[in-house]
Amino acid sequence: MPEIVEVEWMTRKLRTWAQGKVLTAVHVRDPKIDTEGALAGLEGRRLDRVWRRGKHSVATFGERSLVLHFRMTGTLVGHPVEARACRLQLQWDGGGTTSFVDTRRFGTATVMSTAELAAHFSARLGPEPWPECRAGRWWAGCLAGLRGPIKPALMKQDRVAGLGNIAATESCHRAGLDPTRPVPGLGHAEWDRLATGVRAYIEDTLAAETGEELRYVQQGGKNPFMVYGRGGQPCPRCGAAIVRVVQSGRATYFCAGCQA
DNA sequence: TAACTTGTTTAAAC
DNA sequence: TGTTTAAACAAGTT
Repeated sequence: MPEIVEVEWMTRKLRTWAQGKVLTAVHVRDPKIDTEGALAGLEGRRLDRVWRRGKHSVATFGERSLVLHFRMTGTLVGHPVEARACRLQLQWDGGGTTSFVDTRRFGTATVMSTAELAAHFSARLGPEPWPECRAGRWWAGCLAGLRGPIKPALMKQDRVAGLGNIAATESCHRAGLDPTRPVPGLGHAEWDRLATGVRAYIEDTLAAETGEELRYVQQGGKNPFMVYGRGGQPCPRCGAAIVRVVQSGRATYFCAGCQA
C-alpha cells in the first residue's frame, strides 16, 4: 500500500529514470485514468523536477505538472509492461519507458498548472513529517485541537501529510504508545517518543527498499512489519500477544504489553 | 460467495 | 457549529 515511504521510493526512481529528459510520447492504456484527455498535452515537454508531497508523486514540466496518486496498488516501473494492469506508459527521449501499473485501477494521474497544484495541495495537505527533523512539540502542534485517538489522528492528511494506516500503526508501536489513547491526554515525553517512532519507521522502511521493484506487504509471503497484520502473534519486543482492533473503520494492530 | 483490503469523498452522528 | 465517525466507492484477492 503506497504511503509516504513507498511514494518517496517511487519518486526517487522516476527521478533517476527521467528527470531532465523530454517526454516524447504518452500512451493511455486505460481511458479511465485520463477522462479529460489532458495527458497528451505533456508530450514534447522536458521533465524539470520530480518531487513528493504527502502520498503524491509530482513530475513538473515547466508550468504544468503530472500529479500521481497510487491509492492501493499503483506503482511505477522502469520498463514497458504489456499486462492489462498497466494503465499508462511514458516514453522519454533516449528510449526509456516508465509504466504506471495499478491492478485495482484506483490510482490517479492528473495534469495541473502550477497555480492549481499549489491550491490543490494547500487545501488538503498539512506539512511534511519527513525528512525535516520534527520534534515532539511539532507533532503536538500539528494535532492540537483533535479529540479522537492518536492513531487515526496521524492519518489526517490535512494535519500531517503522508502517513497511512500502516505507517500510523507501526509508528505507534515503535513509540510504545497505545494507538487508542486520546490526543488531548498525551504528554511531552509521549510526543517525543512519537516523533522518534515515526522517523525510525520511515527511515528503516526506506532503507529496506533496496531492489529494483517495490516490495509489497504480501508479496513473497513475508510480512516486514513489527505488528501490522500480525494479530495473535507475539510482539517482537516484549512477547505479549498482538491484538487487532478497528478504529474509524481501519484495522489497527498493537501490543497491549508494551504500548501504553 | 462474501468478506476483506486502501485513501478519499460524502453523509450522518455526536 | 464544528468535529468525528460511518458508509460508499473504486476492483481484485482470498
